[in-house]
Amino acid sequence: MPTPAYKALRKFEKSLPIALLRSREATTRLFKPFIDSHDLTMPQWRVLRALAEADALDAKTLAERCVILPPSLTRIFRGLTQRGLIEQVECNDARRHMVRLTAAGREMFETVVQASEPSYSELAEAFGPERLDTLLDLLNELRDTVQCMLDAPEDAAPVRKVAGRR
Amino acid sequence: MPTPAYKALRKFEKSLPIALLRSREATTRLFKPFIDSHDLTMPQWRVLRALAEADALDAKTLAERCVILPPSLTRIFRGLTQRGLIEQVECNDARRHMVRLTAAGREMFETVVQASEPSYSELAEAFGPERLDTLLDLLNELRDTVQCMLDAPEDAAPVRKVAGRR
DNA sequence: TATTGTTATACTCTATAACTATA
DNA sequence: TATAGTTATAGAGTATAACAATA
Repeated sequence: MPTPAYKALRKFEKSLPIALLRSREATTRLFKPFIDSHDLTMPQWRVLRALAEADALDAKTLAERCVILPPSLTRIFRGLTQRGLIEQVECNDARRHMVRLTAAGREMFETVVQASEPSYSELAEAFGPERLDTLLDLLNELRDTVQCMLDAPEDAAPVRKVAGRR
Repeated sequence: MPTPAYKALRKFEKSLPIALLRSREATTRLFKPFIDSHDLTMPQWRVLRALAEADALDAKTLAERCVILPPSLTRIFRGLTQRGLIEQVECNDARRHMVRLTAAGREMFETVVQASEPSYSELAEAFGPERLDTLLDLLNELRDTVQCMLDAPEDAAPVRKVAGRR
Protein backbone atom coordinates (compact mmCIF):
# COMPACT_ATOMS: atom_id res chain seq x y z
CA MET A 1 0.00 0.00 0.00
CA PRO A 2 1.32 3.43 -0.86
CA THR A 3 2.37 5.58 2.04
CA PRO A 4 0.55 8.84 2.77
CA ALA A 5 3.39 10.92 1.38
CA TYR A 6 3.17 9.07 -1.90
CA LYS A 7 -0.59 9.39 -2.12
CA ALA A 8 -0.46 13.10 -1.35
CA LEU A 9 2.11 13.67 -4.04
CA ARG A 10 1.04 15.27 -7.28
CA LYS A 11 1.49 13.09 -10.31
CA PHE A 12 4.68 13.48 -12.29
CA GLU A 13 3.06 15.80 -14.80
CA LYS A 14 1.71 17.89 -11.94
CA SER A 15 5.13 18.54 -10.47
CA LEU A 16 5.92 22.19 -10.89
CA PRO A 17 9.72 21.92 -11.22
CA ILE A 18 9.39 19.16 -13.78
CA ALA A 19 6.63 20.87 -15.76
CA LEU A 20 8.77 24.01 -15.93
CA LEU A 21 11.78 22.01 -17.03
CA ARG A 22 9.95 20.12 -19.74
CA SER A 23 8.20 23.18 -21.13
CA ARG A 24 11.47 25.03 -21.20
CA GLU A 25 13.18 22.11 -22.89
CA ALA A 26 10.59 22.06 -25.67
CA THR A 27 10.68 25.83 -26.09
CA THR A 28 14.46 25.77 -26.21
CA ARG A 29 14.42 23.07 -28.86
CA LEU A 30 12.20 25.31 -30.95
CA PHE A 31 14.27 28.48 -30.70
CA LYS A 32 17.81 27.28 -30.09
CA PRO A 33 18.53 26.56 -33.77
CA PHE A 34 18.17 30.27 -34.52
CA ILE A 35 20.70 31.10 -31.82
CA ASP A 36 23.04 28.28 -32.79
CA SER A 37 23.13 29.29 -36.41
CA HIS A 38 24.64 32.62 -35.36
CA ASP A 39 27.21 30.94 -33.13
CA LEU A 40 25.70 32.23 -29.93
CA THR A 41 25.01 30.29 -26.77
CA MET A 42 21.69 30.70 -24.99
CA PRO A 43 23.21 32.70 -22.09
CA GLN A 44 25.01 34.95 -24.58
CA TRP A 45 21.74 35.50 -26.36
CA ARG A 46 19.95 36.40 -23.11
CA VAL A 47 22.59 39.06 -22.47
CA LEU A 48 22.19 40.54 -25.95
CA ARG A 49 18.44 40.50 -25.54
CA ALA A 50 18.55 42.23 -22.16
CA LEU A 51 20.91 44.87 -23.51
CA ALA A 52 18.69 45.48 -26.52
CA GLU A 53 16.07 46.97 -24.22
CA ALA A 54 18.41 49.15 -22.20
CA ASP A 55 21.08 51.62 -23.13
CA ALA A 56 23.57 50.00 -20.79
CA LEU A 57 23.47 47.57 -17.88
CA ASP A 58 25.94 46.50 -15.22
CA ALA A 59 27.01 42.95 -14.48
CA LYS A 60 24.91 42.59 -11.36
CA THR A 61 21.70 43.55 -13.12
CA LEU A 62 22.44 41.30 -16.06
CA ALA A 63 23.29 38.40 -13.79
CA GLU A 64 19.95 38.69 -12.01
CA ARG A 65 17.91 39.36 -15.11
CA CYS A 66 19.48 36.66 -17.29
CA VAL A 67 19.97 34.07 -14.55
CA ILE A 68 23.71 33.85 -15.04
CA LEU A 69 26.23 33.61 -12.23
CA PRO A 70 28.94 36.30 -12.06
CA PRO A 71 31.82 34.00 -13.09
CA SER A 72 29.90 32.89 -16.18
CA LEU A 73 29.03 36.47 -16.98
CA THR A 74 32.68 37.46 -16.89
CA ARG A 75 33.43 34.87 -19.56
CA ILE A 76 30.41 35.93 -21.61
CA PHE A 77 31.52 39.56 -21.50
CA ARG A 78 34.92 38.48 -22.77
CA GLY A 79 33.47 36.49 -25.65
CA LEU A 80 30.96 39.09 -26.76
CA THR A 81 33.49 41.89 -26.48
CA GLN A 82 36.04 39.98 -28.57
CA ARG A 83 33.41 39.53 -31.25
CA GLY A 84 32.63 43.22 -31.15
CA LEU A 85 29.02 42.74 -30.12
CA ILE A 86 29.22 44.63 -26.82
CA GLU A 87 31.50 47.30 -25.39
CA GLN A 88 32.24 48.63 -21.94
CA VAL A 89 30.76 51.94 -20.88
CA GLU A 90 32.31 54.39 -18.46
CA CYS A 91 30.59 54.52 -15.12
CA ASN A 92 30.68 56.77 -12.07
CA ASP A 93 31.20 53.80 -9.83
CA ALA A 94 34.46 52.32 -11.06
CA ARG A 95 33.62 48.99 -9.49
CA ARG A 96 30.77 48.44 -11.89
CA HIS A 97 31.31 46.79 -15.25
CA MET A 98 28.70 48.41 -17.48
CA VAL A 99 28.23 47.30 -21.05
CA ARG A 100 26.03 48.11 -24.01
CA LEU A 101 25.47 46.76 -27.48
CA THR A 102 27.70 47.97 -30.29
CA ALA A 103 26.20 48.67 -33.69
CA ALA A 104 27.24 45.16 -34.71
CA GLY A 105 25.62 43.78 -31.58
CA ARG A 106 22.34 45.48 -32.32
CA GLU A 107 22.49 44.24 -35.87
CA MET A 108 23.06 40.70 -34.66
CA PHE A 109 20.13 41.05 -32.29
CA GLU A 110 17.83 42.31 -35.04
CA THR A 111 18.88 39.53 -37.38
CA VAL A 112 18.12 36.80 -34.88
CA VAL A 113 14.84 38.37 -33.87
CA GLN A 114 13.67 38.66 -37.45
CA ALA A 115 14.65 35.07 -38.16
CA SER A 116 12.86 33.62 -35.15
CA GLU A 117 9.81 35.87 -35.08
CA PRO A 118 7.82 33.66 -37.48
CA SER A 119 8.26 30.67 -35.19
CA TYR A 120 7.17 32.70 -32.20
CA SER A 121 4.12 33.91 -34.06
CA GLU A 122 3.30 30.41 -35.17
CA LEU A 123 3.56 29.20 -31.61
CA ALA A 124 1.43 32.05 -30.30
CA GLU A 125 -1.22 31.32 -32.88
CA ALA A 126 -1.22 27.58 -32.23
CA PHE A 127 -1.30 27.98 -28.47
CA GLY A 128 -3.64 30.95 -28.40
CA PRO A 129 -2.25 34.46 -27.92
CA GLU A 130 -4.38 35.21 -24.86
CA ARG A 131 -3.46 31.92 -23.20
CA LEU A 132 0.19 32.60 -23.89
CA ASP A 133 -0.23 35.95 -22.21
CA THR A 134 -1.90 34.33 -19.22
CA LEU A 135 0.93 31.84 -18.99
CA LEU A 136 3.54 34.60 -19.05
CA ASP A 137 1.75 36.50 -16.30
CA LEU A 138 1.46 33.38 -14.16
CA LEU A 139 5.14 32.57 -14.64
CA ASN A 140 6.24 36.03 -13.60
CA GLU A 141 3.90 36.04 -10.62
CA LEU A 142 5.08 32.61 -9.58
CA ARG A 143 8.62 33.89 -9.54
CA ASP A 144 7.59 36.82 -7.38
CA THR A 145 5.74 34.54 -4.99
CA VAL A 146 8.70 32.22 -4.59
CA GLN A 147 11.01 35.19 -4.19
CA CYS A 148 8.88 36.43 -1.30
CA MET A 149 8.95 33.02 0.37
CA LEU A 150 12.73 32.86 0.09
CA ASP A 151 13.11 36.36 1.48
CA ALA A 152 10.91 35.62 4.47
CA PRO A 153 12.85 33.24 6.74
CA GLU A 154 9.93 31.58 8.47
CA ASP A 155 9.62 28.14 6.95
CA ALA A 156 10.94 24.82 8.12
CA ALA A 157 13.48 24.46 5.37
CA PRO A 158 16.81 22.65 5.59
CA VAL A 159 20.07 24.56 5.92
CA ARG A 160 19.35 27.36 3.52
CA LYS A 161 22.10 29.86 3.01
CA VAL A 162 24.90 27.68 4.27
CA ALA A 163 24.57 24.75 1.94
CA GLY A 164 24.62 21.20 3.26
CA ARG A 165 27.57 18.89 2.96
CA ARG A 166 29.02 18.09 -0.43
CA MET B 1 14.13 55.15 -34.00
CA PRO B 2 13.69 51.50 -33.11
CA THR B 3 13.51 49.13 -36.01
CA PRO B 4 10.29 47.20 -36.69
CA ALA B 5 11.73 43.96 -35.39
CA TYR B 6 12.57 45.59 -32.11
CA LYS B 7 9.20 47.25 -31.77
CA ALA B 8 7.42 43.97 -32.50
CA LEU B 9 9.44 42.19 -29.89
CA ARG B 10 7.87 41.36 -26.56
CA LYS B 11 9.47 42.98 -23.60
CA PHE B 12 12.10 41.02 -21.70
CA GLU B 13 9.62 39.85 -19.08
CA LYS B 14 7.28 38.78 -21.85
CA SER B 15 9.83 36.49 -23.43
CA LEU B 16 8.67 32.93 -23.00
CA PRO B 17 12.06 31.21 -22.83
CA ILE B 18 13.29 33.73 -20.28
CA ALA B 19 10.13 33.66 -18.20
CA LEU B 20 10.35 29.88 -18.07
CA LEU B 21 14.00 30.02 -17.09
CA ARG B 22 13.50 32.57 -14.34
CA SER B 23 10.48 30.81 -12.87
CA ARG B 24 12.34 27.57 -12.88
CA GLU B 25 15.36 29.16 -11.28
CA ALA B 26 13.26 30.52 -8.42
CA THR B 27 11.43 27.23 -7.96
CA THR B 28 14.69 25.33 -7.98
CA ARG B 29 16.14 27.64 -5.37
CA LEU B 30 13.16 26.83 -3.17
CA PHE B 31 13.31 23.06 -3.47
CA LYS B 32 16.94 22.28 -4.23
CA PRO B 33 18.06 22.48 -0.57
CA PHE B 34 15.87 19.48 0.24
CA ILE B 35 17.51 17.51 -2.56
CA ASP B 36 21.01 18.71 -1.71
CA SER B 37 20.70 17.76 1.92
CA HIS B 38 20.26 14.15 0.84
CA ASP B 39 23.24 14.31 -1.50
CA LEU B 40 21.16 13.99 -4.62
CA THR B 41 21.44 16.03 -7.79
CA MET B 42 18.32 17.39 -9.44
CA PRO B 43 18.50 14.94 -12.36
CA GLN B 44 18.97 12.05 -9.91
CA TRP B 45 15.93 13.24 -8.02
CA ARG B 46 13.83 13.42 -11.17
CA VAL B 47 14.71 9.80 -11.88
CA LEU B 48 13.72 8.69 -8.38
CA ARG B 49 10.49 10.65 -8.66
CA ALA B 50 9.60 9.16 -12.02
CA LEU B 51 10.33 5.66 -10.72
CA ALA B 52 8.19 6.23 -7.64
CA GLU B 53 5.11 6.32 -9.83
CA ALA B 54 5.93 3.28 -11.89
CA ASP B 55 6.98 -0.23 -11.05
CA ALA B 56 9.86 -0.09 -13.47
CA LEU B 57 10.93 2.06 -16.41
CA ASP B 58 13.49 1.73 -19.17
CA ALA B 59 16.21 4.25 -19.97
CA LYS B 60 14.51 5.66 -23.02
CA THR B 61 11.31 6.46 -21.15
CA LEU B 62 13.20 8.00 -18.26
CA ALA B 63 15.34 10.07 -20.59
CA GLU B 64 12.29 11.55 -22.25
CA ARG B 65 10.29 12.00 -19.07
CA CYS B 66 13.08 13.49 -16.97
CA VAL B 67 14.73 15.50 -19.75
CA ILE B 68 18.06 13.75 -19.38
CA LEU B 69 20.28 12.70 -22.28
CA PRO B 70 21.20 9.00 -22.51
CA PRO B 71 24.88 9.48 -21.59
CA SER B 72 23.89 11.37 -18.44
CA LEU B 73 21.35 8.73 -17.60
CA THR B 74 23.98 6.02 -17.81
CA ARG B 75 26.03 7.84 -15.18
CA ILE B 76 22.97 8.47 -13.04
CA PHE B 77 22.06 4.78 -13.15
CA ARG B 78 25.57 3.94 -12.02
CA GLY B 79 25.46 6.37 -9.11
CA LEU B 80 22.00 5.43 -7.88
CA THR B 81 22.74 1.73 -8.23
CA GLN B 82 25.99 2.02 -6.25
CA ARG B 83 24.06 3.75 -3.50
CA GLY B 84 21.49 0.97 -3.52
CA LEU B 85 18.60 3.26 -4.44
CA ILE B 86 17.69 1.57 -7.72
CA GLU B 87 18.21 -1.87 -9.20
CA GLN B 88 18.04 -3.39 -12.64
CA VAL B 89 15.02 -5.46 -13.62
CA GLU B 90 15.02 -8.33 -16.08
CA CYS B 91 13.36 -7.54 -19.37
CA ASN B 92 12.21 -9.52 -22.40
CA ASP B 93 14.12 -7.21 -24.69
CA ALA B 94 17.72 -7.64 -23.59
CA ARG B 95 18.66 -4.30 -25.13
CA ARG B 96 16.56 -2.40 -22.64
CA HIS B 97 17.95 -1.29 -19.32
CA MET B 98 14.97 -1.35 -17.00
CA VAL B 99 15.27 -0.17 -13.42
CA ARG B 100 13.07 0.23 -10.38
CA LEU B 101 13.40 1.66 -6.90
CA THR B 102 14.79 -0.54 -4.17
CA ALA B 103 13.28 -0.41 -0.69
CA ALA B 104 16.00 2.06 0.25
CA GLY B 105 15.23 4.10 -2.84
CA ARG B 106 11.58 4.33 -1.95
CA GLU B 107 12.46 5.27 1.57
CA MET B 108 14.74 8.04 0.30
CA PHE B 109 11.95 9.25 -1.96
CA GLU B 110 9.45 9.33 0.88
CA THR B 111 11.85 11.16 3.15
CA VAL B 112 12.51 13.92 0.65
CA VAL B 113 8.84 14.26 -0.23
CA GLN B 114 7.83 14.58 3.40
CA ALA B 115 10.53 17.15 4.05
CA SER B 116 9.63 19.33 1.09
CA GLU B 117 5.87 18.96 1.14
CA PRO B 118 5.38 21.86 3.60
CA SER B 119 7.19 24.24 1.26
CA TYR B 120 5.13 23.06 -1.65
CA SER B 121 1.94 23.58 0.33
CA GLU B 122 3.06 27.00 1.43
CA LEU B 123 3.78 27.93 -2.16
CA ALA B 124 0.44 26.59 -3.36
CA GLU B 125 -1.36 28.56 -0.69
CA ALA B 126 0.55 31.78 -1.39
CA PHE B 127 0.12 31.50 -5.13
CA GLY B 128 -3.40 30.15 -5.10
CA PRO B 129 -4.04 26.44 -5.57
CA GLU B 130 -6.36 26.92 -8.53
CA ARG B 131 -3.95 29.29 -10.27
CA LEU B 132 -1.14 26.81 -9.72
CA ASP B 133 -3.28 24.17 -11.34
CA THR B 134 -3.99 26.45 -14.28
CA LEU B 135 -0.28 27.13 -14.64
CA LEU B 136 0.55 23.44 -14.65
CA ASP B 137 -2.05 22.76 -17.31
CA LEU B 138 -0.80 25.60 -19.49
CA LEU B 139 2.79 24.40 -19.14
CA ASN B 140 1.93 20.88 -20.18
CA GLU B 141 -0.18 22.09 -23.08
CA LEU B 142 2.55 24.44 -24.20
CA ARG B 143 4.93 21.53 -24.35
CA ASP B 144 2.44 19.57 -26.45
CA THR B 145 1.95 22.50 -28.79
CA VAL B 146 5.67 22.98 -29.33
CA GLN B 147 6.10 19.24 -29.79
CA CYS B 148 3.52 19.31 -32.56
CA MET B 149 5.28 22.22 -34.26
CA LEU B 150 8.60 20.41 -34.14
CA ASP B 151 7.08 17.23 -35.51
CA ALA B 152 5.48 19.05 -38.42
CA PRO B 153 8.27 20.11 -40.78
CA GLU B 154 6.55 23.04 -42.41
CA ASP B 155 8.12 26.14 -40.93
CA ALA B 156 10.92 28.32 -42.22
CA ALA B 157 13.39 27.30 -39.55
CA PRO B 158 17.17 27.16 -39.90
CA VAL B 159 18.98 23.87 -40.32
CA ARG B 160 17.01 21.82 -37.85
CA LYS B 161 18.11 18.24 -37.40
CA VAL B 162 21.57 18.72 -38.78
CA ALA B 163 22.85 21.41 -36.45
CA GLY B 164 24.64 24.45 -37.81
CA ARG B 165 28.36 24.94 -37.69
CA ARG B 166 30.14 24.85 -34.37
C1' DT C 1 33.69 47.49 6.29
C1' DA C 2 30.62 46.45 2.38
C1' DT C 3 30.08 45.96 -2.49
C1' DT C 4 31.41 44.69 -7.30
C1' DG C 5 33.53 41.89 -10.12
C1' DT C 6 37.37 38.56 -11.41
C1' DT C 7 40.08 34.44 -10.86
C1' DA C 8 40.61 29.76 -9.65
C1' DT C 9 38.80 25.34 -9.28
C1' DA C 10 35.91 21.36 -9.24
C1' DC C 11 32.03 19.20 -10.66
C1' DT C 12 28.03 18.31 -13.41
C1' DC C 13 25.34 18.61 -17.36
C1' DT C 14 25.05 19.08 -22.50
C1' DA C 15 25.78 17.38 -26.82
C1' DT C 16 27.80 14.41 -30.63
C1' DA C 17 29.80 10.73 -32.53
C1' DA C 18 31.34 6.12 -32.48
C1' DC C 19 30.74 1.68 -30.82
C1' DT C 20 28.43 -2.72 -28.93
C1' DA C 21 24.69 -5.72 -28.38
C1' DT C 22 20.22 -7.14 -29.43
C1' DA C 23 16.00 -7.33 -32.24
C1' DT D 1 18.81 -2.83 -40.94
C1' DA D 2 16.97 -0.47 -36.93
C1' DT D 3 16.93 0.22 -32.06
C1' DA D 4 18.81 0.66 -27.10
C1' DG D 5 22.28 1.81 -24.54
C1' DT D 6 27.28 2.70 -23.37
C1' DT D 7 31.66 4.87 -23.97
C1' DA D 8 34.49 8.66 -25.18
C1' DT D 9 35.20 13.33 -25.44
C1' DA D 10 34.79 18.24 -25.79
C1' DG D 11 32.58 22.05 -24.19
C1' DA D 12 29.59 24.88 -21.44
C1' DG D 13 27.06 25.82 -17.26
C1' DT D 14 26.88 25.57 -11.96
C1' DA D 15 28.64 26.66 -7.75
C1' DT D 16 32.01 28.20 -4.03
C1' DA D 17 35.67 30.32 -2.19
C1' DA D 18 39.32 33.54 -2.36
C1' DC D 19 40.99 37.69 -4.06
C1' DA D 20 41.37 42.68 -5.93
C1' DA D 21 39.59 47.08 -6.47
C1' DT D 22 36.56 50.58 -5.21
C1' DA D 23 33.11 52.86 -2.35
